[in-house]
Amino acid sequence: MAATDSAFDPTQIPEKPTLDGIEAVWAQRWQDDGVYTFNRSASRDQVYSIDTPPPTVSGSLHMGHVFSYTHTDTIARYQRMTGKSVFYPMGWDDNGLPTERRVQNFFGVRCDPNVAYQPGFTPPFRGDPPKDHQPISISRPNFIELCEELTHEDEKVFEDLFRRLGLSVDWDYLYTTIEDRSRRASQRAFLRNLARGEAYTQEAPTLWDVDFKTAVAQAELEDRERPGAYHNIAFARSDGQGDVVIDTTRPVLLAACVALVAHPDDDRYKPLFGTTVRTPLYGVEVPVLAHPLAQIDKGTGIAMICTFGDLTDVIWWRELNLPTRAIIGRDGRIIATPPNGLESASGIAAYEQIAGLFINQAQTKVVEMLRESGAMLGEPRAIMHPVKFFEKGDRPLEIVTSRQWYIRNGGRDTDLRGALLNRGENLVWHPDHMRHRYSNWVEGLNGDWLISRQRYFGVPVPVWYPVDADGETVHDSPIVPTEDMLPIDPSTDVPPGYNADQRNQPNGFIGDPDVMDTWATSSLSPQIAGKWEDDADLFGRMFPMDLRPQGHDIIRTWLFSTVVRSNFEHDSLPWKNVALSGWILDPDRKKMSKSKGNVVTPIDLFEKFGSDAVRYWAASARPGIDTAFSEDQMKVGKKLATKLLNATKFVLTFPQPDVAAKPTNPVDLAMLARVGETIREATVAFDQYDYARALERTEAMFWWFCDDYVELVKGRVYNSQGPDAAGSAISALRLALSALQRLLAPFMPFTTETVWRWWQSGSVHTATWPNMAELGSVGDSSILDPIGEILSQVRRAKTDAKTSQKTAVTEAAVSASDSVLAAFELGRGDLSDAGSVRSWVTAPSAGETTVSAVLAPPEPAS
RNA sequence: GGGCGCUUAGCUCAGUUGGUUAGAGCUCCUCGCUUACACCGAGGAGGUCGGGGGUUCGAGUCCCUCAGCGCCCA
Repeated sequence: MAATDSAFDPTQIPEKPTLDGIEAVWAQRWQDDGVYTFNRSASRDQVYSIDTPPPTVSGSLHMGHVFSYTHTDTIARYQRMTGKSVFYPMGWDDNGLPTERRVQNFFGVRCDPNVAYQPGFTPPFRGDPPKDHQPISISRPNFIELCEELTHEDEKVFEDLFRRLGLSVDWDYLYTTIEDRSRRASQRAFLRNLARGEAYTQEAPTLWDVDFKTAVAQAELEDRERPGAYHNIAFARSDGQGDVVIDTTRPVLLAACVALVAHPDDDRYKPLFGTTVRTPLYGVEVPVLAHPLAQIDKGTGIAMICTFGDLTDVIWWRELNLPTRAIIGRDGRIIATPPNGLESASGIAAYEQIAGLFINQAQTKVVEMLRESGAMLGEPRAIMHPVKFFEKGDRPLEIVTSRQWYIRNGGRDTDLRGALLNRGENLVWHPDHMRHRYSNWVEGLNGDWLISRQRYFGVPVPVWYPVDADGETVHDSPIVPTEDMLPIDPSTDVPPGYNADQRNQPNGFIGDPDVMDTWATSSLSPQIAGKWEDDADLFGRMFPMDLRPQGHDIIRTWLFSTVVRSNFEHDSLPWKNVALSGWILDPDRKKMSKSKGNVVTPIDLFEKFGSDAVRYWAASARPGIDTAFSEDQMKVGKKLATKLLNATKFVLTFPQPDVAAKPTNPVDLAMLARVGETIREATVAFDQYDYARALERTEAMFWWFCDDYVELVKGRVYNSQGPDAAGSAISALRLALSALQRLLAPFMPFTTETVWRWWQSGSVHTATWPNMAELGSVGDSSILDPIGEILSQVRRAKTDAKTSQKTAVTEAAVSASDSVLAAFELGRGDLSDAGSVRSWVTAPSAGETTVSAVLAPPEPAS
């Protein structure tokens, strides 16, 4: 064993057992002994594999992590004890925006794919660049190197915390999402999608974040209620027969108007269909059209179609074959030059008023001009309405036209959608009702998965494009690397058949500037963790995986995208089971959040209560249920751990009398029957992924064992009824204790390991999960309740008399049914000991069991 | 607007196919230092199971409906 803990001898039962400091001791010992090492010679049916969620390393670990990772760990430990070789890797997600920001701020650098790679680059700062520092542009490979340097420190902290929590991870299979192997897997999967036609590039209107200056995917959207206002705006009919009044919340887009639209059944506007009107201010002639998506009861019932105000505009634009008049640029400003079709001198003059302004400045200006022109009727009417935001963004999304990469996900293809829905049906969901979230999402998809991002840090889209003789990029025929070249960075690597000096030259090549969405990489976590093509033998032993544990908030992203990738690449589900964990709530039932300053750090709680107590709190929560943070529950957990320590110490005080000694006393056999029942219940619960139920059943059994059974037989093990009677109890106690320690091992790995090593060899965590057969033949547990009831009544008599429980009873009269009296006779000796009863009188009775006890006078104080 | 979940003791929650007087822990009260444990033990108090209706010999459990809370999606 490690030399670090000479004061700690696990084979000796201390005089005063303690839980202090056991986490560090056992974490080290487990690592040294390889207790959680995955046995990669095991065949697939002997393996239990877990697709662990890789936490984002740019943040810090909080109680939500402790909560959900504990749930998974209890399952992993159970499976290991049933004899499975458990593949339980850990990953760090250092891909994506949060890491990008941290690297920028820490080193004072900025990623720029146009910059050449600099070997041995030294960043200007390592922490706290001055406020006025202008970031230095560096290449993407350099940026990735800095990322790996920065996250390494955080990863150590994360690993220490997870070890201290007692996660039975095999750390030899650690991965990060930005490392070479992950980038290789991500690019390989993409190229295969491309080769099979599952990935494609397209120029199309796309939701765009003007701050991040990137396209975002449907899965990253959220609606937020925002104040807005309806404006009534009059369009003059081209035939001079008056005005058409529309309602809009975005008059700023008037210059982008390409048509008006009303519902085909709307009698008010039927006569106008096919005619034209002129936009106010700009004087552009636009048609009045019919489309069923126009809402009769919204505003005036007729709307302007702009390119593009919202997703409905995109549908109208596509289905009605309308021209494009984009006015919003990727920087969130009005484009400098007026759109096509805006040609009149007065229109151009009006446009110049807003060109270059930010959107909300332009909106103010347009409203002002409309007022002056008289085209705006009445005052704006304030409303609250849902507006689409990037989930990490601060300003409403705009829609701009850009070239992007997509992976098919059923959003535009009924057959594929059906296949993916079917995959969801075939997954086993824990809890089951979470499956609806999946089908809801897939059924609501309205487009393919946009995977390209106009960011600089991440896994690059691994393609180049030819540049033709005129210097134009040929997007239709991307140049792809061979798989043995991966990972590549098209901003620094040169495609096959070209020279470096042909970059960005006519008849040369150009690298795709974009990176892939972080989900495009994390959707491959089973392939990355299992080393896929890099170690096909390993991959074959763990895929498809047994379990994906994750939060229910990322069903639409991580879960769904993983199913999509696996469906294409392996024509299978990526896992058999998915377990969704709930949220941690404040004691006042609000979701815990940093901003409210109510986050408790895990390490403080580990120190205060011990890791096992914190795990107990986590494991007490039903799968998938949002749970209040509760230090009270941790106190209970600590109490349980302490009890296990002391109960074990007590039982081991009495050596096994004889190797062949077996329980013979009916009370002992009845207790073992209960233990057997608990083993059965806990096993069934674990097989159903209900760790909380397994804990609850085990815990109830353990407290009954301590408070009732041990108290009942304590006199007998002290030899009050002779060595044979004592031997029965002692062997029963040891059988039960062995089973109970193992039943608790998934929940309290540190405490159970401590007490197990006092008397057993090897780790409890590689011991065999208890089974009924090991208990031998057991008795009839129905005698226990009557015996317990009689003891309880004796105790109550003493409590009522406000006297010590050790007060002797000179005579106890039991009046009960024949069956209760029969049970009483079996437990009579033990009851005499436990209740200090000197003599018993029994009387058959048809009614309830009653015991009347005559107490001896209290002993005079000596 | 559609979907899903929740509502049981002061608090946090169990209650699996409908089956006697609805359970646990915490909290509270009373008592007890009894040689495994005072980081303990014994005992007690506390509930019209969200409202209403129905099925049934029997409903916390099944059905309908209403209300409140929460989440997902549009």
